[in-house]
Amino acid sequence: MISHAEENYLKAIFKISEKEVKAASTNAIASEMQTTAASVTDMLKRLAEKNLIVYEKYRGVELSKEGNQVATALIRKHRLWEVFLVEKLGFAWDEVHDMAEQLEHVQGNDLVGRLDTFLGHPKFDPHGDPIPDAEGRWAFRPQSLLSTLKPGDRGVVTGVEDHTPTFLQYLDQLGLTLGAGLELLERFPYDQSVRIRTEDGRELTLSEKVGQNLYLKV
Amino acid sequence: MISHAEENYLKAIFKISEKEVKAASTNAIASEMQTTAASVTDMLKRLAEKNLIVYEKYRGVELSKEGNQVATALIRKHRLWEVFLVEKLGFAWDEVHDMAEQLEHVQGNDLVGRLDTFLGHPKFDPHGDPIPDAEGRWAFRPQSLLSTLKPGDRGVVTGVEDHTPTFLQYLDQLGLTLGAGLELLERFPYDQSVRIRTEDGRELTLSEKVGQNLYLKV
DNA sequence: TAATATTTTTAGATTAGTCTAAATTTTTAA
DNA sequence: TTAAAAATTTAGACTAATCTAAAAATATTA
Repeated sequence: MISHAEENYLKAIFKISEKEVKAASTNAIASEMQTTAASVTDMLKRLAEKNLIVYEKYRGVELSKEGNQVATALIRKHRLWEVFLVEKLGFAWDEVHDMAEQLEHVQGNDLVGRLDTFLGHPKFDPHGDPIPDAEGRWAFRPQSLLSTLKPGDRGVVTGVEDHTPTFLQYLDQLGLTLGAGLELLERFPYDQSVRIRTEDGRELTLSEKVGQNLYLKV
Repeated sequence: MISHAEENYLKAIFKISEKEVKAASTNAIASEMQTTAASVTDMLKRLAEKNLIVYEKYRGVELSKEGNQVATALIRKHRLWEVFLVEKLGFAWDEVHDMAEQLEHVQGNDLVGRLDTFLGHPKFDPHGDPIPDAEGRWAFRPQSLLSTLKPGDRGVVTGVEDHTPTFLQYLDQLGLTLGAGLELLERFPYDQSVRIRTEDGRELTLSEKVGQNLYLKV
């Protein structure tokens, strides 16, 4: 039996391992989980005991094969529930994270499978993040950060790096939601801000920070 | 903040209070919650501390106004999620209880309201139990146990008293699901079993036990 | 109404998950 | 390459929720 707390740690380790090449450190996990290093060490012992992670004192951790499966299944559930909340219940993309965080822990015989079918087997969640299939396979979609585009490049918004409500609401305000098209007009070397034209003809200036958190298919 | 465990106790007390006139006893709660009397006493102290129940040592408990609201909201959520699981995800009525038991604890700004709207404001759940509205008002539907019908009476199945999967699956097998019509042909005084005719013309013999667990609108 | 049975509460322990503070190990850099 | 800094672990404690066994209160009945 894997507790909710244990599941959340596995997901945190998965997230860190996605970005870092090396094993996930105690501090990185503590920061991701908003807790203390001491609590993390305690939990790592439990997870290692259950063979969900490979843990060597002072050396950080990696997910075991089984731990990886648990984390992947959780992310699958989380993202499917997000699709449900947005597509079926009409929530905005900045409102669904906390609810999905709870819904992902609900257990039931084939609940995920039926939810997936009900939603039409979506491949991406409302933020553009890929949803692994029942076998844990990830869909791939080539995309680039806005900050890597050159003047003249056109693209369609496909995802975000920053998932905070503030950023998502700002994008809503700018009309830069998933599927929105744009053309990069000019990049200002002084602060790396960019000028873009939206598909409905508006011209906008976006900061470097926005550029580093918005993904596009070019 | 009310914990999941506390919520479950409030629901248990609500259930008992529905049937009993007197205050809910420690033992009755222990039995409903599948735990020990000692654990119940501990929890009753916590709930009384939070003013969710009115508790006098050795005298049993009743829900306070606030406790009643919490319990009613929980039952509303539980039953709405059951409708979702059956109507939208295609689960059978005997499969949804445990999942709804988890889903009812999910918190979210207007999650219940949106779910209710999405489902079309259902008044009854898949077992025929009423779903309180957002203000905690209960729909009333006049119904009688099969065991109270007389020969010649006709009725439509509207609910069950026993919610166990075995009983629900047995009813499926007999074709006596919600909405099924029947006529009581004869009652055998020896064991209070009854002979009925279904709307599609089949004749069935049902035990006293079935009679005491099946509700009909006559 | 007094003895017995039943119910309820208390006492003391346990577990998961968390914390702070202290000790230890690893890393960094003078 | 050793001293200081940073990261990690250990030690000890806390809380919520649970348990068993014993004590106390209430209910039953002879």
